[in-house]
Amino acid sequence: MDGTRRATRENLGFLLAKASQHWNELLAAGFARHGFAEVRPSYGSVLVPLFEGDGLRMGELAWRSHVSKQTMTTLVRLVERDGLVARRRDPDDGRATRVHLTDRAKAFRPIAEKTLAELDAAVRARLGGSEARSLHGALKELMSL
Amino acid sequence: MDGTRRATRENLGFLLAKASQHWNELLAAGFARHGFAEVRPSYGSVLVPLFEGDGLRMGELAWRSHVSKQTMTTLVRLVERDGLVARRRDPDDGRATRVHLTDRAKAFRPIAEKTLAELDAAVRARLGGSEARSLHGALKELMSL
DNA sequence: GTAGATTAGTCCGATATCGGACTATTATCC
DNA sequence: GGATAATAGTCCGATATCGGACTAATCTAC
Repeated sequence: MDGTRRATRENLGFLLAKASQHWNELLAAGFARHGFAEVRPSYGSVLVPLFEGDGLRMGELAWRSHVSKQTMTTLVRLVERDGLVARRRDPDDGRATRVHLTDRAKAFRPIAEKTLAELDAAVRARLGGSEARSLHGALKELMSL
Repeated sequence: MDGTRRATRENLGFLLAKASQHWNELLAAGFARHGFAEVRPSYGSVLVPLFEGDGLRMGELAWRSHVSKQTMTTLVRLVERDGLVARRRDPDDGRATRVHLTDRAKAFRPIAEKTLAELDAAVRARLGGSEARSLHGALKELMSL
């Protein structure tokens, strides 16, 4: 029967994975087009919280972006390698590290917002505002399964 | 403004990534509950095509599952390690490798279908059939951006 | 004020995925 | 039938992510 085949071959899991991949490719291409080819989509987990408050700690960044501390360690290393942040030891707590934006990252901020807005506009152009909102809602519902 | 904040912090990309992650966790938990804890969600890329035609080649598997040949090489190694497939050299083409299901994999097939059906049912119970179909459609639309 | 608990961050190893470069084999074409 | 092209698969290194175990520093309670 077709039902079973569709359940395995056009699986919701498959669609979610591919859509996520595709989104990230579009985002990276957008950043590159605007002169920030070194910025990977995942860097958002570091940069976005810092745009709202520079100098946060590793653990705080991980918590705000809903990733593990291990992931944040790896990620900050890459973002630092690419010159967008710098780490400094916290003077008040010898265990902690504070992460600071560089000028390059500050220059990137409007580009990030613009690229995101462009992508959102493209999605709305394709799906329509109502279906786009309903997609949003459906994804959040899935998370509570 | 709130619009910008939502665009960056409750990003569609973020939701897609997290929903995909969550789906895979649910799937792995389901397999484990039914006695196949060793089966990872990604193994579907190997097993599903083989359920429809055992003994396919690496490249054919990669093509059918829309992953790269490199990914398939890695994946088949893991699936073989876990005892679900065996590789044999193709007698008609010395470059090619054919992948065959083991008895354990054949025993897993109905479990896979059952678990997938359970998950689909849970999604429909949460979203309703119409919103579930529209989610499906919206994700496919995204892929053509 | 020191012993024990907690916290911050990293190291290690695993899964999952890709692009580029490579090797081995087969096919093609004069 | 031998040079060249194409194909099958793997190796290497990269990104992205996690859990468990570890180290170093701080806090807590006596």
